[in-house]
Amino acid sequence: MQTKNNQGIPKFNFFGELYENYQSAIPEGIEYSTKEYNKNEVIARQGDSCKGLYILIEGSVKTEMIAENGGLLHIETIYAVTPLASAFIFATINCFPVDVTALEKSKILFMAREQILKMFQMNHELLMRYLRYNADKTKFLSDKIQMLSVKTIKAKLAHYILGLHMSAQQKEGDSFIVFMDKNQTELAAYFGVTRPSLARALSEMSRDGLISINKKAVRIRSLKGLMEARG
Amino acid sequence: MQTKNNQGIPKFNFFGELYENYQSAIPEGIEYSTKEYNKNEVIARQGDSCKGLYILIEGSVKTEMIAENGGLLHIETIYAVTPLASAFIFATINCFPVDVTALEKSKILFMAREQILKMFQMNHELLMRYLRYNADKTKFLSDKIQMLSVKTIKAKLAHYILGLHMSAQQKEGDSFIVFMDKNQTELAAYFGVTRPSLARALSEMSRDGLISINKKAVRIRSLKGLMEARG
DNA sequence: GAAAAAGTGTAATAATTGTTACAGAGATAA
DNA sequence: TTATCTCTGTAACAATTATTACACTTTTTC
Repeated sequence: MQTKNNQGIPKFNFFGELYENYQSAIPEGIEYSTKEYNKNEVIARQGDSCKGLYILIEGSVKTEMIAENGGLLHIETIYAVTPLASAFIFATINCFPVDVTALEKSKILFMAREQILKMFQMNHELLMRYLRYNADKTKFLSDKIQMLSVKTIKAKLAHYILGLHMSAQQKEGDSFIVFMDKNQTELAAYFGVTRPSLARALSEMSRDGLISINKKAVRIRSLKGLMEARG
Repeated sequence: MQTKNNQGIPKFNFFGELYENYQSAIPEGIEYSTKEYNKNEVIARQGDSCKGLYILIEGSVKTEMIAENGGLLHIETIYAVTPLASAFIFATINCFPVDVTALEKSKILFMAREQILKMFQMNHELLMRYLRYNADKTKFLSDKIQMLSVKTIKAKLAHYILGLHMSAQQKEGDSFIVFMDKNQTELAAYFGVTRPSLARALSEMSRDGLISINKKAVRIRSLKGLMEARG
């Protein structure tokens, strides 16, 4: 998530807008603080109340929480620059769901909830961006749940392929071609299944005349069959 | 979700605050419109752009989308009063994910995105409530993903029981007792598994000395074993 | 181009879960 | 209390997926 500018200096991504640094991203009159943590130092403990926005601006941390990128339960590494637990700032029960520990010398920016609200009042563009940022994340989580809720691998594949078919397809003869945006290994991880199981499901759907596969190109041989395979 | 007041007239739940009706909930100077739909009339089609807030204020609708209550993929019925697709108003790609159809004579309140922003500027308390509402929903979805991401039923159970153990437990002799907040049928639905499979997992964990079960009371016989069973 | 790394196809076996069915326990209502 | 309904425990069998292993292809790197 670390974006670099021409000079190789990390830019600061503040809810979708890039700035040279965090100082220039934050409007005049808004109070915030930064704090440095050494390696293995605990930044937040599970259950600690989360009274504002925490942004990791330097270094990397280890965490078990749902990451900003929608990553799952297992222990996870988050690199600068990324907000931590931004979803929980305004929640009714706003505490860190797990421990957060510095993996190296790291720097955290903190802004209290009242200051965030003040900032939103001063800068409506920023409020818009925050709303969009959170909305996009909710959508990401919803999509993930849809995917995880579908039981069988073939049904997941049918959903996924039909989803691609909706957004963009290419006619060839009497059938359609769609292009997968992930390779099999990535797709297996996205589905939460093992790679061999995914490969087997693909080859069986191919054998059963639903699709044909050529690298990342999938030819839909039976739209009807795919729709039935959704479950 | 239909809340009634003393007179039995539905109250209007506007992002967590109750009002006698929708008119009194919306500040002066904010434009909105309402529209009635007859039974089986299509309210929104999959892919329709979602340019604002839609609130179902009377009647019921059928939908396949991720419902506001976090419900899953399958076709779903939503009753008044509930916002529709409120997560998507401010998303980058803001269109209805599926079809929405009236199940009976229903009434929808519509407010354009600009009016919502104007309303947030006029009433910061309302903005706070909206932020909290969305944050809570994100947390709900995150929790759901955690649950769905855990692979085996026993691991789900271990997570669930240890979660209960964290929030409230009761010492009895040399072991702990926690109380499940759902019965087996509900728990099976929450986990997305079948009820007999859940019962089998419970009885095997009981047989293996991890827990003992007496109705909704679970005695933790091996905290270590449970932690290992999390996966 | 050669070597290394990453990705793919496939198979046998084990583990897990779903399906279906039935009996009994417990709660609820008439 | 009796009838009814919901919840629970259990079992046999089917279906699905994980695990592990290996050969092969494609891409990347030097």
